[in-house]
Amino acid sequence: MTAISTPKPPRRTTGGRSSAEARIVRSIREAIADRRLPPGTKLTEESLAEAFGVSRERVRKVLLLLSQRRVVTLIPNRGAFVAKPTPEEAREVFEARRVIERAIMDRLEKLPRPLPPAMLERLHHHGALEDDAERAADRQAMIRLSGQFHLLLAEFAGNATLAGILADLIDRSSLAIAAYERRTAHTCSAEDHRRLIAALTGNTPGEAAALMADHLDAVENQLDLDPQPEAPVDLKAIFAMEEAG
Amino acid sequence: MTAISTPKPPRRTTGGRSSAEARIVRSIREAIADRRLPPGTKLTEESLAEAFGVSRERVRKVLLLLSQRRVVTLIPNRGAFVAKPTPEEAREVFEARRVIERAIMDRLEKLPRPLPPAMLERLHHHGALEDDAERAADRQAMIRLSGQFHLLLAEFAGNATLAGILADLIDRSSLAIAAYERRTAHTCSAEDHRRLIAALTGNTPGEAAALMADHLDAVENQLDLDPQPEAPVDLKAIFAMEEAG
DNA sequence: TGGGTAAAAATTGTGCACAATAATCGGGAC
DNA sequence: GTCCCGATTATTGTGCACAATTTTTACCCA
Repeated sequence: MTAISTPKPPRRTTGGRSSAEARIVRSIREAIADRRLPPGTKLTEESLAEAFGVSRERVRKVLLLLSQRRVVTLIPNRGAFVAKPTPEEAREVFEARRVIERAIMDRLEKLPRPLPPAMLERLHHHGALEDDAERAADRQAMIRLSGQFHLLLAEFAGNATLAGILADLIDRSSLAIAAYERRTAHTCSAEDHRRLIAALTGNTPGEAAALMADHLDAVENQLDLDPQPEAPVDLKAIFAMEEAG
Repeated sequence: MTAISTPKPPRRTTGGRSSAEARIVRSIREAIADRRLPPGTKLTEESLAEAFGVSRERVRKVLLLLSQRRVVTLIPNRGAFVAKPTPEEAREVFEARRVIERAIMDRLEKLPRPLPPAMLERLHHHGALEDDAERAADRQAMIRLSGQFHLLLAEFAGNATLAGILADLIDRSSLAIAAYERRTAHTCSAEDHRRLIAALTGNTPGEAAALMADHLDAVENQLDLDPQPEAPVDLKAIFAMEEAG
């Protein structure tokens, strides 16, 4: 008899994952968030295995996990690549973020004032870190801190499920930004975050939520999500004038 | 040199997954959604491998994927179990659904009226199916159709990312319902869905969104999410009166 | 020189065997 | 009879070898 049975319910231990894979997943996610791994980068199993000092099987598992988060694209028999969201997907991701972060801000604004000291302390500490990074013009740190700021707010909102969903969306935002960021100078989000912190610590209903909406719009508007050329360009046409000239 | 390089960008083919695993994942998800697999059920690799006629490796991969969707719990060296959300997680899932489906309803209400015929047709067709299932008292079909209804609306809203997130949340809702549903008779959601369809096809701003909010509240309120006993009961105390009697 | 084909190399995919761990069974002591 | 402990069985985890596929290289011919 091979039927699926239920001999005993699982004891609810830590839902934790073994540390080895988790470490690698985190490491790659951070590298992607920091844009050290740009979209389209080939992730060869063997290379990763050596880089992390683990077996190839381990790496395969990690890549499968990352592909579920849409942060890595798995192409059968071709391998794993850092995902490059389409413009449409990028728009969807930002819309999803607006939806979820709007809800997070609503929850935060409903918290009794003043906010708990621990929360205030962490907010201001984070603000200080962002200021430091801005002064030092440490672009990498600023990117990393920017993502962490949004996750911090999600954590304060007290819904781990929403926070988890947002974490994935933030990673994908990073990829979208890396793929479609305009070359032009872009307003740094540190200022937006400062205003958000001020609005949250104060008590002006609706302001924080509005600021967050504007902030996300601003980030998305810094991208060039117009229909890419993508289609093979007609080289002949492009160089025709040179020949003719 | 083992550095990670980018020899060629991946040609954007179908992001599709091989069919074998996808089929099994779908099959198990459906079984869970239909409550044929109740929370806590042990999913032995060997049994599943035989059931689906594939190798155990294939099954392991599938279980890993399902665990990422929080629909299966993987306990190291103990195996895979159909997930049983905690009451807190259940609440979080429903809150996340409220957030996302609220956004979906907002989008749907912004669509120009009348709605496209194809959309209307599918809505009414689905309504008919739910009616049939209700008349036939086919509980399994009703459960399945109920989930599909919400996914249908998500699809109409035109954001595949949000729809994908919602799909996962619906699966987890199913698990929450299976785990915490009250024994008492519960109002069937078919009526709620009928009203939703009516509100969507009509043009009464805000009504559909409000109905959806009420609907999700109603479903969650049918659950008993109070602090479970869970802690080992004191059997001695429980049976003391019998002994004394 | 350029294109096309075939061999070679590199990379991914998969089954298998065995190790590691946990669950079960059975026996002995009290 | 029951509790505890060791042996047996069952189940999961992992490395390895090889198959399948793709990519690169080499070569020939027009």
